Amino acid sequence: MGCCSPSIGLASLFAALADTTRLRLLNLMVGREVCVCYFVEILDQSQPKISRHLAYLRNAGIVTARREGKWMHYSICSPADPSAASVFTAVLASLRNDGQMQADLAKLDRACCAPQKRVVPERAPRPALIACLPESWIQTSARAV
Amino acid sequence: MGCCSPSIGLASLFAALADTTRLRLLNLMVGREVCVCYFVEILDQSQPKISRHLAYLRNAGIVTARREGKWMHYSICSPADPSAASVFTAVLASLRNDGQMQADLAKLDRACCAPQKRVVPERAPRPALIACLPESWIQTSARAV
DNA sequence: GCCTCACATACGCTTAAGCAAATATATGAT
DNA sequence: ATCATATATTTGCTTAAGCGTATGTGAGGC
Repeated sequence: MGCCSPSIGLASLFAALADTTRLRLLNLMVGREVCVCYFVEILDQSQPKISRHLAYLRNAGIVTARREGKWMHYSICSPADPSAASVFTAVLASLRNDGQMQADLAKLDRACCAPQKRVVPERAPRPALIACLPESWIQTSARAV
Repeated sequence: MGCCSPSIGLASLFAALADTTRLRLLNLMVGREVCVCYFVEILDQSQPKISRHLAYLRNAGIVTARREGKWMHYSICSPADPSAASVFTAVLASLRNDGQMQADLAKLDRACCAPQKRVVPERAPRPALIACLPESWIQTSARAV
């Protein structure tokens, strides 16, 4: 451990978590990669607002972004600080206790797992699970709608 | 107030935790009640600053204060929201991983557990261990007593 | 090339946090 | 009542967060 004490890592982690919008975004990303357009639809908030909060999370080092054509996919990455990482895991697990969070997840499943709509608007590939599989998600997410 | 969703409870908990000074205060209170004068001495920061941060923690509902004569003793009380409470417990446990936090605890033990000083300046009673918290905390923090 | 879609960032604003310094309050002693 | 101690709060300031609106950027289609 070098320059920064873990307490600083923890404090800045908590700053990143101290916002309901960001908690909802994180909750949606638990175990999978999610495209920005789904965040906007599910949280029903302006795209710049969603984007700003995602940027905050990215700067805090707890999410990463991956570009795929026009779309950006966000996913969770644990913070570098091990103390922060363990707390972070506990937080993500406890988010599910909230009704709002459960509703958001249900909406996401409906949006991305519903039987294919007949009129297919151009839409980002469905969120891919990122459980333990190495890179099978590339195939899943590369399948256009 | 109406029943707030746990996500709100969590977000405001994290706001309360998003400051290194407050984390240090909480760390010192794990398993025991601590007088303000010890906080000022150990953190070596101004009394108004300490007092303001304690007020913040009190308003956030994670510490309580007890008056004893001229002195005020602060101690941890878990937040009402059960999700917040479980996360809070995890946070308090992980604080000990930090060297600064360990040093603070060592200072507190030295300040309040040292053999009585010959000249006894008027000083608040020594921090008392608290029984209403999970025993694991008390055991770990009380070992040096 | 131009145009559109998906997303990011800049601007202007309001609100709140954090600090130091000064002042107020409460208790106990004389 | 006066004073000293211990703690809390106010004041004035600086900085940063969060929002909506507007604009910039990167990728794909024509």
